[in-house]
Amino acid sequence: MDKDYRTDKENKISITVIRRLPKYYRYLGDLLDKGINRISSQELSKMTGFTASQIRQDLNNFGGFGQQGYGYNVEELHGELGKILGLDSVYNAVIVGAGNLGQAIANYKGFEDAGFKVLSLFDKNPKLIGLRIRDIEIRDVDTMVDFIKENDVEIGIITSPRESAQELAETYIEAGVKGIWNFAPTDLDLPDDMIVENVRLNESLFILSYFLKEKYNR
Amino acid sequence: MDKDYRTDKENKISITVIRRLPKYYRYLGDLLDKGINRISSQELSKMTGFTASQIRQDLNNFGGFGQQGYGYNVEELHGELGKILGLDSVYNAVIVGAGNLGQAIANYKGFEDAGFKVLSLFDKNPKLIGLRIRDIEIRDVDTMVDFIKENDVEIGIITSPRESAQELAETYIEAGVKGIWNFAPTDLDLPDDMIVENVRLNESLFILSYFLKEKYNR
DNA sequence: ATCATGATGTTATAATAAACACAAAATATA
DNA sequence: TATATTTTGTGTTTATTATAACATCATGAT
Ligand SMILES: NC(=O)c1ccc[n+]([C@@H]2O[C@H](COP(=O)([O-])OP(=O)(O)OC[C@H]3O[C@@H](n4cnc5c(N)ncnc54)[C@H](O)[C@@H]3O)[C@@H](O)[C@H]2O)c1
Ligand SMILES: NC(=O)c1ccc[n+]([C@@H]2O[C@H](COP(=O)([O-])OP(=O)(O)OC[C@H]3O[C@@H](n4cnc5c(N)ncnc54)[C@H](O)[C@@H]3O)[C@@H](O)[C@H]2O)c1
Repeated sequence: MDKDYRTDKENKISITVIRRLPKYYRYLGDLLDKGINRISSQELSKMTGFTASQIRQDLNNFGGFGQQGYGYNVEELHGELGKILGLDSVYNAVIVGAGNLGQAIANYKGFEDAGFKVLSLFDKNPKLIGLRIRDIEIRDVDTMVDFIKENDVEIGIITSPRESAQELAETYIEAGVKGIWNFAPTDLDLPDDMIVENVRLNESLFILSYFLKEKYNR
Repeated sequence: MDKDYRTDKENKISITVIRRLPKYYRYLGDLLDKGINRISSQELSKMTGFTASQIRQDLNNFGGFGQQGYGYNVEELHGELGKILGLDSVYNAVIVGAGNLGQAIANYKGFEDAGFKVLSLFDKNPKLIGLRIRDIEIRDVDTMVDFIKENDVEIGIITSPRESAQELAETYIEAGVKGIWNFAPTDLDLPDDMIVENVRLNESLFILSYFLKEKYNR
């Protein structure tokens, strides 16, 4: 019997593949900017450092975007990857914790350009409430659930201290957020099907430190 | 013949293992705070989500820290992991690009607590030069090389726009920095033996977006 | 002191991911 | 139009990573 039946699980594309996609997307964007509209896996390999074979295999998880003897059309592939990454639609987001990092993210125009619109910041510090970062208002965290429900907010960003992160994540879920982008250095304990992406700045710095120690401090 | 001869390369611990170490370290720190001083790989497994087998295997890359029939001494293991990660010594760092992210990092006390001391920020914008974030001064980027040489700066942090990141990385190397922590969304083209750790905020958000699309937007 | 238990360190096995290799198909060329 | 060249898509092989198994030994109860 042929393997014509696949469960969802078997079908799932591995996270290692998915984490390479944004890099492909970035390089294709660069090529697009340069007006280059044809690229081979071999050339992409030189640019990205991945093997040509791996690039082809990765892309073929999502469909045959290339043409034998020709390569890939940059604009088309860029567009397809954008769709795969969900960058073809606009997401509403909010940030809880309007401190250093929360304000930095709110101030960053790059996310808006990519379709992620920060509608509001939330904080519990009365001194911050009412202030604006660009045109984004900082509101009382007590009004957050209502705001999320009223404004179709899909992404909740956590830039609060570690101690309040779990509670705020649960608040996000209660409010109906679909995904959480967490900057607090803790593992959120949430339903398995909840989409959470963690940013681990401390761990990243520790990795750098590990290699410094390994190289210089033996 | 026994495999008693190993090249450096064979000896090297894989990056997948290394990236788990900070998480172990964090959980052990939490246990320490709670006054728990004994832990088994099984209990660590429950906490971290990694299998007990993997935890034991990971740790044994660096030495036999546990005791059969007992488990691991939390304080000892935490200390050992700290040493492995280079957190037992203090590193001097500087930041180039005193914008949103650069200032946020400079303001963050957590890094100092972990032994990473930000000595200065650098920028090319005259309006920023002379300002202070906490007690950290923003200086003219033209004075950066001298400052690094005079102050034993080992870590260079890049929070400048993408366009200037490559040039600034080269400046860091010229000045003698040992490792670069890069927040600009580009791949730095540097000597192979240079230690670089990238923080890819855009890519992280795109991954979140991917899973949102996969789950809701089929 | 003895012995059952618990938990490590380490080897063996399984699963996953990456690299290789090449037929097939399209392109470019003459 | 015929043909040499290019380059994909994909089956196969190899390498890497994770899990399971287990022999060994310290612990703690009796
Ligand atoms: N800034 C960095 O460079 C950095 C680096 C690594 C990790 N982090 C992590 O990112 C998170 C944010 O860091 P930061 O430097 O922006 O901190 P910050 O202290 O500047 O900001 C935290 C904000 O959260 C608010 N807050 C606290 N509890 C709240 C609650 N229950 N509801 C709503 N708001 C609340 C505070 O009022 C404050 O404004 C922290 O978890 C920190 O550990 C930051
Ligand atoms: N802020 C975010 O949330 C965020 C998210 C994703 C990526 N990033 C990346 O992080 C980097 C910093 O982002 P940001 O929001 O802090 O930007 P920003 O514009 O607030 O700050 C950049 C700073 O770099 C300075 N600068 C520019 N060229 C310089 C040079 N040659 N020498 C010295 N200083 C120079 C500018 O004067 C400015 O102060 C960017 O590469 C950005 O793409 C930021």
